[in-house]
Amino acid sequence: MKAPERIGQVLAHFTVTAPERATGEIAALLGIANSSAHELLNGLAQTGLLQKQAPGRFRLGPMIAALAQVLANTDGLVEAARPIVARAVADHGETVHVVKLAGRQLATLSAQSGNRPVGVGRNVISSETPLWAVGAGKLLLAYLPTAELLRILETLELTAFTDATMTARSRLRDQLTDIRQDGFAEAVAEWHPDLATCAAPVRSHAGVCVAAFSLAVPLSRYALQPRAYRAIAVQSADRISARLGWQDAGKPTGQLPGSNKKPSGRGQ
Amino acid sequence: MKAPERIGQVLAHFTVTAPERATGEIAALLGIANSSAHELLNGLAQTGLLQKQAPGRFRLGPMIAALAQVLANTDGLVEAARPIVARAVADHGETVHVVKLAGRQLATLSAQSGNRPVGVGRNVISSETPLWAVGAGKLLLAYLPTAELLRILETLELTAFTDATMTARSRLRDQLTDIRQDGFAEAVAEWHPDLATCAAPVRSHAGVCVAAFSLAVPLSRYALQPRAYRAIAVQSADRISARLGWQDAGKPTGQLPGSNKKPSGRGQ
DNA sequence: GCCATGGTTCGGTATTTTCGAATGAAGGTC
DNA sequence: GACCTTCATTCGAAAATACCGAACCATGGC
Repeated sequence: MKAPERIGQVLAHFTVTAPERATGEIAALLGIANSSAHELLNGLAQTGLLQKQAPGRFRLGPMIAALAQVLANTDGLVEAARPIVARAVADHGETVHVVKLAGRQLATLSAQSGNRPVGVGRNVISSETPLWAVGAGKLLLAYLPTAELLRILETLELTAFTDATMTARSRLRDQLTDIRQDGFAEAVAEWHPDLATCAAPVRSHAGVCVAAFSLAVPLSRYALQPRAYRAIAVQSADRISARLGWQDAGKPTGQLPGSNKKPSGRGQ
Repeated sequence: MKAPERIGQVLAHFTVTAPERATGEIAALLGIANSSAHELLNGLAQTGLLQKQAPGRFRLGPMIAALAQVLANTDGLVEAARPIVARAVADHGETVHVVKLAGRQLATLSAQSGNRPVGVGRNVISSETPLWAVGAGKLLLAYLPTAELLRILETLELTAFTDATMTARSRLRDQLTDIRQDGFAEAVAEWHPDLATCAAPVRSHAGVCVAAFSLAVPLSRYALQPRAYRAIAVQSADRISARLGWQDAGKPTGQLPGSNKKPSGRGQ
């Protein structure tokens, strides 16, 4: 296996639920020898990508934070998303994420918890989140190039988490097609029974989907007005897209007088 | 050269001033063949540590952001620093950083620009900042284990940036000793002629210095009341240390009645 | 239409990684 | 307090890889 891929695998195993890992643990997770893991981890600790807490115990290191600062200051998407995310949380109080796809995992670019007493934690959407069980995951899959989508779809083990979880590969494919046409995805109680998530595509200046704007809402509130949350997601995503230089071909934001075209012009 | 080190080198070359790099550029910077750089960069892009903008053009990738989220949620230091940084900026309006040492470079864990019309940009302190020319760098060096400090000192090329820059190795060593005893470092016009920086140590529950709290102030303001800025830095750093569980041996925060010990108990 | 620049591909060589076993340290149990 | 277990670390041989240079190809400029 190639070095960058191996290192990516190692880093990906440091998560919110398991922020500290031991040498043997990583060795077992990657299926390599203890001694190999030892060399890898200590090497990464020396560069600062990890830091050694104690002999054999590692956490993500300071270089991650430093690189993230660079990314936040230079990535147009992160920069464009920040104020829109803040505004959405302020206006509606629900938990908001802007996520991309990194390989076959979700990667959070920006996240903010809602301010309601009962709300969704910021960590529901993370690299451990199953793609097929949340709106953002399905949306990002839907906008993938077909060849890549098929490759990923084949390798996903469609585990069920609730009764509503999508486990049939063919049905999921059909749903992804719809999602791409609608420019909107939702997952109601497909991961956790009391959680609803929905997402809309963020588009670059060239019109390709580069990220998803995601809303995570307790089912009790989502069920009351699903259309409203849909509107919020689509509108916020569009606002970020606009900041990236995207010009909607169909209908910019509000209802254009005289334009009675259906909003189908959203697809790429 | 070992793989993690090589990858660290590659990532370190993505900075705020050069966020996008080309294959040949990286090859030249690392002194390796174009084809080697090609394989490295594309490998990193596949894992998500980098992303490919166009053939041969790379930027930091979504996985960096995802890992940073994990770090922010799980690293006690980052979490403890956040509110103190925000408070310091709100109270005094100057630019604040919390930084660590990653190898021989500074790594920003948390940063916030001041809100004054004339102030210091957030990017003065970055991985490109020379350690010996800013307070935070000198402070972190001062608290290093002696053996490691000597190794690093030897390899630093003490370039001069202003008249005040410390270029004599022996004088720098002496100053580092003082810094460690004082628990405070400053660098006045040693990096940029109109910039003053100062820093104080953040200590873990075990009392070891794990980061620096840094203030970056325009020289015009710093010169008016250097003692005040020193107090702010030390106090803020101590507040973060307290949140990490550190108990000051000497005098906790204010003046303890009956305790007329000099505050020399601050050292490790 | 030609040329130049720079990314990408490809095979041979050498360095690195990798593994298993042995060593050493730390923590728990009796 | 001594034993045992667990797990990181060290070490040397086998295998896999990163690395290089040369050829190829796409792009943009002249």
